[in-house]
Amino acid sequence: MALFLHLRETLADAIAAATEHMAIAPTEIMRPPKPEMGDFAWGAFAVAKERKQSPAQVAQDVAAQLSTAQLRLVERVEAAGPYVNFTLNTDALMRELFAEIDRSNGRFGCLGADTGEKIIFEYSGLNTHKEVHIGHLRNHALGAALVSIWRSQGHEVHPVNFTNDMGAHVAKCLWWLMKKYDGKLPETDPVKRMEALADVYVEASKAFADAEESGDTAPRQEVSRILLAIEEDAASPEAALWKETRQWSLDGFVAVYKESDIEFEHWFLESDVKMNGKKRVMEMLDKGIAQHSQGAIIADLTTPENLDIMLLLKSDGTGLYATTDIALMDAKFAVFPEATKCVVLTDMRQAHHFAQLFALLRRDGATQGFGHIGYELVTTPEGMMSSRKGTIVRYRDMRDALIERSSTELRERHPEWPAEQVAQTARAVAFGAMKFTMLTVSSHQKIVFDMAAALSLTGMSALYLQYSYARIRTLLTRVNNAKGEIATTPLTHPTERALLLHLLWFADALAMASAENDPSVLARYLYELCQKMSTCYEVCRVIEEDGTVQQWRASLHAHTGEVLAQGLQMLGIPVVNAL
RNA sequence: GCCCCUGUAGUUCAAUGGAUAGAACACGGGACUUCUAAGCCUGAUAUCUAAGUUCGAUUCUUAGCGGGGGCACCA
Repeated sequence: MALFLHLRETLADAIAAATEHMAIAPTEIMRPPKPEMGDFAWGAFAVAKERKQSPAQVAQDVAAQLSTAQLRLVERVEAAGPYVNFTLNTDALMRELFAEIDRSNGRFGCLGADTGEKIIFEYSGLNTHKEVHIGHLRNHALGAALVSIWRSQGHEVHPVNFTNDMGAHVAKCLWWLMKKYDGKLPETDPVKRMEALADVYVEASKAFADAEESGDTAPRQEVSRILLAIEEDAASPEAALWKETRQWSLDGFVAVYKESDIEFEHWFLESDVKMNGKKRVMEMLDKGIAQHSQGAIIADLTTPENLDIMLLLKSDGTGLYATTDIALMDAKFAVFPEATKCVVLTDMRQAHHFAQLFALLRRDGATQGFGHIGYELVTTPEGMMSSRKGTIVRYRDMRDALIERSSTELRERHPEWPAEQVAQTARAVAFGAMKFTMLTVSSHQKIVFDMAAALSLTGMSALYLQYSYARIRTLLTRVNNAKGEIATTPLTHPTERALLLHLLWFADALAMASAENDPSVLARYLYELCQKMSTCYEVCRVIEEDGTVQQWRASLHAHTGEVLAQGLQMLGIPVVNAL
C-alpha cells in the first residue's frame, strides 16, 4: 500500500481508538493550512458534538492519549484549538518515500491492479465527414487522462471508440462532393484528405442552408435519396462513395489519435450497430416497454423516473441516435462480457439522453452499471460553436498555431539545436499546451476559448511543468550522486521539506481525481508540485554544494522529477529533457 | 413551463461544512558575475442578493437576480 494511504489509515485508527467508539474515516485526516502547524491534521468537531464536549477539549484528550511511539513516522502530536496536528520525522519520511518512488516503476501512489471494477469506457465520438474541433480536444484530453487515473485506482479500463459514420451530415457532405467535386478530392495524405473532406461538409452545410432559406427543396430531396441509398442499397454508387470517403475520415482519425497519444481497444461504427437497434426497439415494443405514439415509437419515462418521453424510432421508420445507442450497449458488452460497468464521456448536453437510455435499459432488465460523465462545452467568445455559422475552432488550426508559435520561440532560444530537435520539442510543447488548457478547468465549468490566451505560454501552463522537468534533468546531469543512498536530510530551508511533503500527497491527488472523475485535481497538484520545486530550486543550490547536502538536494529533485514525469504521463502531457 | 450546470480579485480559474478564501494573467515594486529569466521574490484587489440550517457557510436548503445548456422525429 502507498505510504501516504498507510499513514493516513494508521492515524485514523489511532484516533478512533483514542475516542473509544467513534469511526474515523482516513479522509478526515487532512492537510493543515500552514506547514508549520504539522503534516497531518484532524478536526475534533464531530466527535465533540457526539460527546457534548468542546472540540478543543476533545482535541486535547486525543492528543494526550496518542503516543508517537505507536504512530509510524510521527514524531510530534499536539492539540491546536479544535485540531490535533501531527508532524512526521523528516529523515524517516524521506527514506521511506524515496524507497517507494524507487521501486514503484511508474505506479507511485497507485492501488494494486485489478482491485476495482471492470469498466468499458467510451469516449471521443467523432463524426466521419466532419471537422475535429477543440470541443473534441476536451473530450480526448479528459478521456485519456481518466483512463490512467482510474487504472491507478485498480480499475480495469477498456477504452473504446464510437464513430458516427451515418446520418444526415454524411448525406449532405456526399451530395456536395458529387455535385461540386465529381466525387473526388486531390489529396492523398490521410490527414489532409480528412481535412479536405471536412471542408466539403462545411460548404455543403452552407449551400444546404441557403437552399432551404430560398425555398429550394431539391437539395433536401437529394440528400434524403442519398441517405436512403447508403442505408438500404449497398450496391449503389452512393454507398460506394460513402465507404470510400468514410475511410478518408477514419484514416485521418487514426492519425489524430496517434499524434495525441490516444489508444482504443475497440472501435464501434454506427453503421455496424444501427440495424440491431431497430430490432431491439421492436422487441421492447413486444414487451410493452415501448409503445406507438404519433406514428413514432417511444418509451414513456415520465414515471417513476421523471425523464420525459424518449423517442426510439422516428415516424418514418428510421432510427436515430437513441436507436443506435441501445444496440451499441449490447455490442460493447458482447465484446467485453466480463465488464461490470459501461461509462460514456460526452458533453453535458447529452446528459438527459443518457439518463433516458440507462433508465430504458434497466426497464429492459439490464443489470450492469451505467454511467455518463458530462463536461461543459467549449465555446468561443461569440457563443456555441456551429459549423453552419462557421464558428468552429478547428483542432488542426490550434495545433498548427501552437507548433508554429513554439518552434519560433525554440529556434530563438536554442539556435544551436538541430531542426529535428526543434520540431520534436515544439510538438511536445504544443500538445502539452492543448491538453493542459482542457484539463486544468474542472469539467462542470464552461471553457470560453481564446486562441491568444491558449497561445500564451506563461503561468499555469503545461510549459511550466515541462520546463520544471527540463530544469531538473539538466541539473541532474551535473551531479553524479543523485541516486546514492542517504540516511539523513540536512535541511537548511523550509522549501525543501515542503517539497518532500508534497510528494507524499501525490496518492491523495490520484484518489481524489478518480473519485471525482476529474483530472483537474491531478493537473493542479502537479502545478503546485512544480511551484514548490521552483521555489526550492532558486533557494537551495545544488552544484556548488558538496557531500550530503548536495546528495540530499539532488535526490530530492530526482525524485520530484520522477513523480512529475509519472503525473504528466498520466495526463497525456509529453515530457522533454530540454526546453 | 419543467430539469441540469453555473455566478469568487479588472480577467480566467481553485478551495471533502473548518485554522488568515488560494493561483494565473494583467498592473506596481525587487533580486542575480551563481544549476535554463518560458523562472524566482514581493505589493494591491474578491465570495450576486435575501432569508434559513449550523459552534462554524464560498460550500448545504429556500426564494430572487444574472449567464449557459437540455426537455419527440437533430446528434
